[in-house]
Amino acid sequence: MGDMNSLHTLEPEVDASCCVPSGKPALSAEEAQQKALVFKALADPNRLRLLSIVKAGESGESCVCDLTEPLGLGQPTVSHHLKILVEAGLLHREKRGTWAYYSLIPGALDDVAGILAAL
Amino acid sequence: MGDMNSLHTLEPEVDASCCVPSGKPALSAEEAQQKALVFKALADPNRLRLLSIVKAGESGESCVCDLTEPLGLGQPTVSHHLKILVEAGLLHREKRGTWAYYSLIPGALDDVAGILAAL
DNA sequence: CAGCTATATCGATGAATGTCAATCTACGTG
DNA sequence: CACGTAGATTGACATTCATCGATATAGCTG
Repeated sequence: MGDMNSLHTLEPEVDASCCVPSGKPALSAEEAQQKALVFKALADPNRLRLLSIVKAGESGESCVCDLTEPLGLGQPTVSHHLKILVEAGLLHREKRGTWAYYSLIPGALDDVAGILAAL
Repeated sequence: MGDMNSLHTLEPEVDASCCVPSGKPALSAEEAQQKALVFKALADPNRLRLLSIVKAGESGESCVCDLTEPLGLGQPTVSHHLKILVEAGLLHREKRGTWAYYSLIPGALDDVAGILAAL
């Protein structure tokens, strides 16, 4: 699979536009695209429910078989959503035997909150 | 305009599934759909930049004419994005004369962070 | 009132996305 | 090794979405 977490460090691109008295350079196009990835992952009701179920589980992890039923979705669809959440850096995947266990990456949701605060 | 913020209070729908030891009922389908709306609004790079620019402005507000140029988008597209942000409860729109001024709704981004913490 | 300007809305179009059925891979078990 | 099962991948399809050009609305100005 392609890598998703390439962090572009770039200059904030000064703009001398007409009348905005901007004290800060705001987000560049690349920064914005990077940060939008996490919100794209969160922008689906079923993915929010997946995160919620995984988080609510006492063991902190859930296998796919436990996630298809409460969502009312097919297994391939759930696998697809889980993959998106993993690629967004929100979930961790661990294969043990035949089963795949998904767990919340500690601090990941806090990091998203940090993005919002730093907008 | 239609109202967007109808808060559905509903029972969490008990599920006696196989093996998930869930201590909490997690998100219902309706709750998830409701909360996904805000993240949908945030799931676009140009909308993130709009929020960033509006927030960075010293006056706390920006008119559309100031927003089209730094984004490199057409005026109808920017108006469309702004409408989505307003409907998501993130931006406030005030028409003064010919111009429309958009400003961040205080605490709106904190509320989104709260949604994440309460997942 | 006629014209100009800022913004919103409409219609169309191409791209991205969510979902499913079918298939493939990998692991465990008889 | 053959079979069954958990999960991932593929391909297809329908829906949603971002964008633009054209047009409409509203306010200012001569």
